[in-house]
Amino acid sequence: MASPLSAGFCELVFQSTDTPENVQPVLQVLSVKKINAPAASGTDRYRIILSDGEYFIQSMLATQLNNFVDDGSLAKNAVIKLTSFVTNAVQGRKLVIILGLENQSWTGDKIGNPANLEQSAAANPPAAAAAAPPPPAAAARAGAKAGPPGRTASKPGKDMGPLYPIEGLSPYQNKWTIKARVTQKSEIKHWSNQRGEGKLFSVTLMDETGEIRATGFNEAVDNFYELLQEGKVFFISRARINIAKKQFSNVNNEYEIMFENQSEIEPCDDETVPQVKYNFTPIGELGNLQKDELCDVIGIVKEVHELGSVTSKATQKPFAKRDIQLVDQSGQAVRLTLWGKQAENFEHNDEPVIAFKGVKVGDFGGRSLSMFSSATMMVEPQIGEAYALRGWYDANGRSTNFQSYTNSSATKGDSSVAKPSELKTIGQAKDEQLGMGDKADYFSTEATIAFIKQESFSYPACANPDGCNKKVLDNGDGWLCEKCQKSWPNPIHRYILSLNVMDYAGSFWITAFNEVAEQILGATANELMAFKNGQDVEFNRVIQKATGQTYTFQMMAKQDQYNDQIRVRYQVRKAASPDYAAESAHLAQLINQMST
DNA sequence: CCCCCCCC
Repeated sequence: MASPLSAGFCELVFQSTDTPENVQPVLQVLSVKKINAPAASGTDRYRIILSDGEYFIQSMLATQLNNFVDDGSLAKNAVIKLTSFVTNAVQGRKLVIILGLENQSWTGDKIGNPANLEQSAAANPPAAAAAAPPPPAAAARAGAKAGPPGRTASKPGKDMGPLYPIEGLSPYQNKWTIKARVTQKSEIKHWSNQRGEGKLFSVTLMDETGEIRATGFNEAVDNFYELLQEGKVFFISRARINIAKKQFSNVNNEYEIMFENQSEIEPCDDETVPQVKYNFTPIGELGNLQKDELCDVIGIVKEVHELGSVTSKATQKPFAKRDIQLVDQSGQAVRLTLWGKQAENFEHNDEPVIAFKGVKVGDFGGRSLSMFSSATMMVEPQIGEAYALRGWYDANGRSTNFQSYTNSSATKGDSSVAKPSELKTIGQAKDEQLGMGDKADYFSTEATIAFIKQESFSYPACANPDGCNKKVLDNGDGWLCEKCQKSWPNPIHRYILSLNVMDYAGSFWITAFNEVAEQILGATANELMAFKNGQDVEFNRVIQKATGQTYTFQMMAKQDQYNDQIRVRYQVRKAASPDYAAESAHLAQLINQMST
């Protein structure tokens, strides 16, 4: 049987400096391997070995095509047609980056006995320079329709090196050009610290293969800040590529670009470079996201609040701040906070549609949103979601009574119960070092009481009915409160209860103060104190009844110093019965997401 | 070489 594969394709790739054009080769998958370094977003990346029946060659799957792996159509022995791809050279090795493919419904085994082209080439180097056009035979066999390769980006008289896909950039290459759209541009930021001072800006660049952040310092600000316009496409070359510090950005790339004095940036008229892609979360579904997660949101700006200012607790610096309210078809409203210049310059009081990319989810008052430095906003974007939203708002939306996250607790049940998606295991709380920072961290965990400390579970507090609650001392003449300067015949005991709680994988000690401890034990500290002093049976009954109970705990983690040791203290702020129905629904939803 | 993303 004749091979269905495009014999000669691997040789064609190997011998061409640029991506062969007008070729849609049919190739067989020899292996699919998940790479150890996933993209910054956590997206998996796959390396795929492709065979043309004679040779095989390495390829990478553009992450937006991962669904072909997930649904099983890109598996060992599958035969695919590459409908779109680019090639590049990494340290002399050729790599195909797959941008589009069609499965060819092949059900057979491995075709032919393909050899490693790199090894063959090393043993038998081609006589012609790599820049030579491919042999006609190879091109023809690979299915080339017409035309020379030739995709070197150049302007008159200046060679800028081969055109690279963003996904193919790495610190090991220095001669490259990308053609990319600026999807985000920061303000110019000035800094000053012990290492010096200066100014900088950054942009997010995007092409059909991926995105990358680029930063320019000092002179590069003067040279390029005005030139690089948000939304425009540019040729960019002769810049440095560094390892990205991913903790500071949500841009999906291992690397980032640093503009230098000799960097070349040229505007480009080609509008085929893709626009920003959004993955909108409806406002009504923000509750399904974790606090601090980044998301895309589109909404009608229903309210614009006054410009305000806050002083950062961390830096003591003032920040301009403005809240706006967004609504959408879900009937839900959410507050979004703008900062700095974006807050000062926001003047859209005519209920526009705005699309936000990369805004941070907060949990203040249920759910809130905050602009992140790398977040972008597009007023009246020319996209389907915006037209739909506008149509709905003009027809019905304007007269809708929107549910607000901030006062949703009265209508949406007990807000003290954490949403299933927000729960952390005890192990996660420790792994994430919650409470180890300067500020307290808040989280919710579902855990079972394993042990209740029975010594010193309470302290004698001031009996003043105004709720002084300060510790009092028995001076033989009554219990003296130093704050109230009053003596009481008896104190009121208040709990400081230590509980050891555990979930399936871990445990920790937590502290419950009076109200929560009363709820957990079903007795006041005064009652328990009385039991302890007389009827041990009752005391044990209270303790045993509470032990083994499972709660959703709202926790605060905060570090303090104790005997010169820094330690994290976990305090229970609220305890509630777990909402097993909601948790099951959440799990079912996660399962559905996996299988679609 | 920044890297803070804040407040209530």
